[in-house]
Amino acid sequence: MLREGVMPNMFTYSSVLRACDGLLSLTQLHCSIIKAGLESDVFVRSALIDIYSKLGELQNALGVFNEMVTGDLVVWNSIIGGFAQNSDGDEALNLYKRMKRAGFPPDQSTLTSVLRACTGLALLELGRQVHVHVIKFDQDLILNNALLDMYCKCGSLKDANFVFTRMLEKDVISWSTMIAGLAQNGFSREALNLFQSMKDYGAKPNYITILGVLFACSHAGLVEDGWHYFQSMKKLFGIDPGREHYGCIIDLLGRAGKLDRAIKLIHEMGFEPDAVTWRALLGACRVHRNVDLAIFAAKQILKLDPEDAGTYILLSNIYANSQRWDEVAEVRRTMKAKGVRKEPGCSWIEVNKKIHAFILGDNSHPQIDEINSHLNQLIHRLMGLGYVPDTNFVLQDLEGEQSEDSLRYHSEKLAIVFGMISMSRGKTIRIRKNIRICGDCHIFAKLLTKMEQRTIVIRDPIRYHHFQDGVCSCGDYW
DNA sequence: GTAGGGTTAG
Repeated sequence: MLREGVMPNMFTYSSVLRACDGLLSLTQLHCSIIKAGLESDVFVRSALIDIYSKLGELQNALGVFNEMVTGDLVVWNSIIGGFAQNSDGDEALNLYKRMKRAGFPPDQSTLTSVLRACTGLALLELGRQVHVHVIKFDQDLILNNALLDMYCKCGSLKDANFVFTRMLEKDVISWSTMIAGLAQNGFSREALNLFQSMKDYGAKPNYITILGVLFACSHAGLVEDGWHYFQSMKKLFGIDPGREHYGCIIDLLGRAGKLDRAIKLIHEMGFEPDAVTWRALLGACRVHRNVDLAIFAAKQILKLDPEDAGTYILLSNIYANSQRWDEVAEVRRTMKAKGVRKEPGCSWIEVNKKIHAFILGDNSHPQIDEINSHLNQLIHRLMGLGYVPDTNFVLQDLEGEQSEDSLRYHSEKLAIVFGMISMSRGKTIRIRKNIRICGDCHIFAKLLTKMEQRTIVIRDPIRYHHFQDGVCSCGDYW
């Protein structure tokens, strides 16, 4: 077109922007757009924002957005969607507020992105408020799917079920979301029952559906069922097992203590194992106390992901426990050289529409004294009932947090106690964490739900823990 | 008559 001397217009650019596969071609196009004086066209702007976001270039996307000469609903939706999809829920929600102040009423696309932001931040109460707006757009499939996922990932399966049963139209994403949601929250049986309903209904599972099914089997210790689905997924559903399916099966075998079979499978799977594969094996080592294999798995992880602070700490704890001080020093040197530092544990809890953050070692919460004194009383009472702080960290990634005294102030304990002080007994205490829950906080939460007749839900970066009446939905494996 | 935004795993 350019060679033949035909001038592109806004129609051309908004179409061709979608085809950008790298920053270089996008930058060139963006320059031509500016030269042609077309950068203020709303179609071109939304296309630019969208493609910058899809390439992960949020600052560039925001740059285009902030040249607020012209704008419409789609331009707002592009930038909000961009942040929501790049796991920056906070910024997505800020922009959503700005959009409302600017007088644009949200539509289905806006609400879908806002729900995704709530999902990432585990903001159940805000998600519920968005749900009220969703009702205005009756039966939008994508929006309902986002709503479903929000409730699952915020740990409210009751609400998720409510939405799911009322959806007139369900696609493979609706079914997959619900199956994975049940499984992740520890309701494996229900997940597998739903998978059966899906097949009865005549819906065709895809790659992701099967992942949810295998995840459910592994978490419920259903080794035979899981192995069966894995073996026959190609024949039954026409889906070749991918690396992630192997990851679930390694988790399944490892959980059942079949570490030899898990290793054999890693060698046979026909994919290069990635960090996720080795982490599955490492998780099994932790539960089944296999130190030598854990060292091996940790080293493999660090080869593939040299920035993984948690794994360095775990490795160093293992060496320290066997008095291998040279190796402890070596791990520490490597971390220092690479500038790797473990981020401090942080827990968030939403109370009365406000989000409270608790960070290990940070005493800035206005009610911190009340929380600490309440926590000490609770620990004292729990010890009377047989609670012993779990200070065995050999196969965990705790750093400088190992003494009984500092365990006491782990962020999730503070958040739990704050929830108990500020919410009535019938309300579920819901917490999101940035790092995995430690063994001691896990026992603490279990015993507390028994002693105090409370329900606690903690979402860590990978798993969900529903504590009730002294037991956890994860079955003590995480 | 031609064009832009949203959902599932990891």
